[in-house]
Amino acid sequence: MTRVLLVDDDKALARALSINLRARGYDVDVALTGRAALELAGNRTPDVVVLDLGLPDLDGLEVLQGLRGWTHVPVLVLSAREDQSDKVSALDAGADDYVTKPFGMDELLARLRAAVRRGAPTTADVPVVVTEHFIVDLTARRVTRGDEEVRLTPTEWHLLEILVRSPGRLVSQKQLLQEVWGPTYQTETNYLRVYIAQLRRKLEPIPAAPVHLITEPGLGYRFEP
Amino acid sequence: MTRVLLVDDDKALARALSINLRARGYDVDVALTGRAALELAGNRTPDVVVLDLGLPDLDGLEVLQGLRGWTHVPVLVLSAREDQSDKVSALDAGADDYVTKPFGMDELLARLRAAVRRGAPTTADVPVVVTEHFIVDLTARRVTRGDEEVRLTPTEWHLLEILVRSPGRLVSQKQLLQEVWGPTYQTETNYLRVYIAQLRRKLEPIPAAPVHLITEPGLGYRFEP
DNA sequence: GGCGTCCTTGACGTCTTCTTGACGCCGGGA
DNA sequence: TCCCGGCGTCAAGAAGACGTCAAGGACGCC
Repeated sequence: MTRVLLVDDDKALARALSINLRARGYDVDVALTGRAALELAGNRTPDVVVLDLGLPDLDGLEVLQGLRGWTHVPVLVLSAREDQSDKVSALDAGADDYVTKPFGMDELLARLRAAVRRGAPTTADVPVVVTEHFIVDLTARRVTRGDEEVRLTPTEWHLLEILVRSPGRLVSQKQLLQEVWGPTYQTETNYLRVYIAQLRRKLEPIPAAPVHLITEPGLGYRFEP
Repeated sequence: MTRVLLVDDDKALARALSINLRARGYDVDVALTGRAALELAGNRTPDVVVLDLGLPDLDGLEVLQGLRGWTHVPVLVLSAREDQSDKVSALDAGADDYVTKPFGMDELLARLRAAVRRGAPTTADVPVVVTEHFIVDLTARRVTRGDEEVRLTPTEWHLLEILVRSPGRLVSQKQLLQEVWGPTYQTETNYLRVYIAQLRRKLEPIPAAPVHLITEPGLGYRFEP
């Protein structure tokens, strides 16, 4: 589902927009302030941002710059100001589109679709998981530690991938065994111990005191970013 | 230099725009008809297209569809029509932005910059890939090593092309086999071994110790620039 | 028909990876 | 204190993957 971050302090407008968006199958987060917007953008990784420039705490352009510091998520700017100079500065600050209020809902939605469509490739190929000690690039299937690439065997990779895909979440032994080795291996916890140990040897700074690949005794394992 | 394809049958406007664009360092091609636009788009591989919807021969949307059949180049639509439905249909047909005439030159240029900026990553799938030891020209279908041209068989080329198109990324055996030999060959890893070896013999400085065509045992191969 | 190129296929040695069993450590419970 | 289950570690044999070579066949060109 496409996730939209809607940033607007006009509650009536925010409400109308979010209802409209949700009715069309979008997953909508609403931020009423610039700070909330930046925080939500970090936590929820939206696929597109709709940003009203008139905010109570930060200037809209500051929010835009804050976003552009670390993400290329498409940003559609809303504004009541029609001056060319405003449009130019917003677009040059990294906005993908600029719509002046009042706007037609259909047009806004079409522009939103266009922005999402463009964003899809760039947003999609960023399944990169970063930790303090190593980086896992899920699309390139590559793990780097410091400057060096870490070589993983197919089974090691498969196991790591599952853990990394649910960061912070406990993954049960049964689930790991089933996904990597198949449904008939659900009790071979030996395998897990061997391969988790190998991953720790290759990835953890101190394999004996793991900080990223955590054992939950009797239950399973957890990847901690 | 950024190359703009300007499609407009209004000669006065086309002239004014192209002067403005050239003054700002763009390389501008002008097409007065839809057919000319499609042809120029194919020959000149523009970085961005400015498309007026009112054309003598083809409907603007047809031109847009013709482009979208094979390229994701950003398209900025110009139109005198302000109806929401026109905007919606153009945007949903694949346009990246929609500007109604009359428009401010500064705004248009800013929107153009935004479109080019976004397009940059996709245009980055460069037609020429350079490594320390050889050069692959994807459009000319030619590989040079030092000063000499390297002769590749069709299958060798096909395989190399797939790998080179996603530099640094692992490409699975299955995917390679499927793309080069077809879906029924997904398990014939023999073929891969034979042809990768041939490529290495022709391209790697030390075929036995490859640095560009890397094996990921059990998974696939990776091209490293 | 003769020739050359290219693709397919099989065989073999080498190396990596998987599987499996054994052992020691640790904490909780009897 | 002893026992026991769960965990981490290690090592060795089995299994599989890889690189290499070479022969056979299909195809187009002279």
